[in-house]
Amino acid sequence: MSMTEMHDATETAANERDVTDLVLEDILTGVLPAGTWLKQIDLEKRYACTRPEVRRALDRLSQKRLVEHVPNRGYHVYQPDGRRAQEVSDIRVILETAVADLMVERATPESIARLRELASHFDRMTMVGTVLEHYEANLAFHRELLLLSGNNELVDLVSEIRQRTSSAPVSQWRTRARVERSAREHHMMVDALEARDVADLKRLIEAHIRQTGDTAPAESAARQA
Amino acid sequence: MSMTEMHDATETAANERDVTDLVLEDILTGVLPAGTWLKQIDLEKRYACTRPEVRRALDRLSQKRLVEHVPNRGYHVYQPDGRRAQEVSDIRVILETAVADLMVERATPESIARLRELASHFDRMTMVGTVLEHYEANLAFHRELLLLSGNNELVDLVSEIRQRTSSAPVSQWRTRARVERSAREHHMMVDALEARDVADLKRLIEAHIRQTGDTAPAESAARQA
DNA sequence: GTATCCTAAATTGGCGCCAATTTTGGTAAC
DNA sequence: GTTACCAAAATTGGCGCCAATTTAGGATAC
Repeated sequence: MSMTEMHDATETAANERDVTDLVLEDILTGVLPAGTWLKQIDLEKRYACTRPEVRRALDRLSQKRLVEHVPNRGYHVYQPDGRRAQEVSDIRVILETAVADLMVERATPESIARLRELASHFDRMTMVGTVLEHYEANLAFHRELLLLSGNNELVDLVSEIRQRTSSAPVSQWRTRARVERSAREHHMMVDALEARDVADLKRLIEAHIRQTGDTAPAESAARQA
Repeated sequence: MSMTEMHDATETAANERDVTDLVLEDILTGVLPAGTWLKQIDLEKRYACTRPEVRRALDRLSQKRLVEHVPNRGYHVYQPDGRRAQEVSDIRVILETAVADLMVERATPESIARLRELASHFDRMTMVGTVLEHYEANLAFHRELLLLSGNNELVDLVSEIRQRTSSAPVSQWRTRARVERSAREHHMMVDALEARDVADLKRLIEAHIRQTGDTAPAESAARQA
């Protein structure tokens, strides 16, 4: 394969969103809320596809435990499970803080600039983007950050498990303040990276994942009042 | 549902090994080696099932990246990838050592006794078991240990990712000595747990996952000679 | 109003079939 | 021996169909 061919192949793959992706998107954006009965014949119409395609998509999503399959009764979107969400957050904290030293060690001026750009892109999507664009801007930032770990399996794994629970856009950001804090935290992470401050990066990553408010004392005081 | 009905339903689910499990078992035990072309019509015969069942199994396994799907050419078992294996091991070390303190904290005499029993069961399977039984005895030990973390998502996740690479039985234990060391390490982990020695447990878990030999100085010296 | 029953409609599950594509093996040419 | 070609055989992919199961709505009884 020449570079041109690689480029074309990449574009083809990137442009092909199959039914699984489409259903997933609608679940994550709240169009298909928790509990929704995903009738196969409805999905055929909705996504203008065939029954086998619908079935494959649903089976895949059920394997990821985003939807539940009940024999002879079909599939429905799983209800949020607070315990699972907590456990997934815990896992993410473990994984993402564990590689903070690698990220700092491997950061280059180019990667830092790239992350700054992605953090700014998130800011912009906060203002003018759709729910999905906003969500994807967040994913893009975090993926780029995690790629600095050099562990591709870990990058993919985190990407996978984030989809399992309340990190999805419909539930992740409940307030405007929370969104804004997330945006600030992105920039602060890049600052920590640039300063090669591993401890600060770890602290920021954990706070970010847990969405705790201990990074802004003034806001913390306001909440207690 | 009454208790009787629940009991029956549980039994039914436990006894049902679908084609996905059967294919997976044959891949992990080396019956279907890396590179094997998994022809749908062959699998139908091999597992006495229908084409749609085969297809579902293959799609699931391809989603797990155990088999690769090439359009119009079918599915084949992935070749081992040393880099992926290393990355998965790194992830496992991160996760499993991170919860060592929780395991120690939550260990009860009953759970320790249970782990001892499972470690002994592994010993026995080393002597008299099939490759699969041996493999499953190992999984059972590690699952029980990880359950002490209290994080079910983590238990399931580790179980999942272990299937992705060379932790599978055909490649995990290359020598008799390695197997025996693994067996000893199981018991030593239980010892550390009982002694509530978090540092020791972490060290053992890491050595065990990486299959390094630094737990037995005499053997280490012999290898350097 | 609630509970029960029944039936038609809706939906799921899975099979058979066959067109499209690839592989295999034989033959011919060099 | 290698390469190219071709046809038959093998395999994949996906569609239509319909039996099995569930749901929804109406009627009846209390």
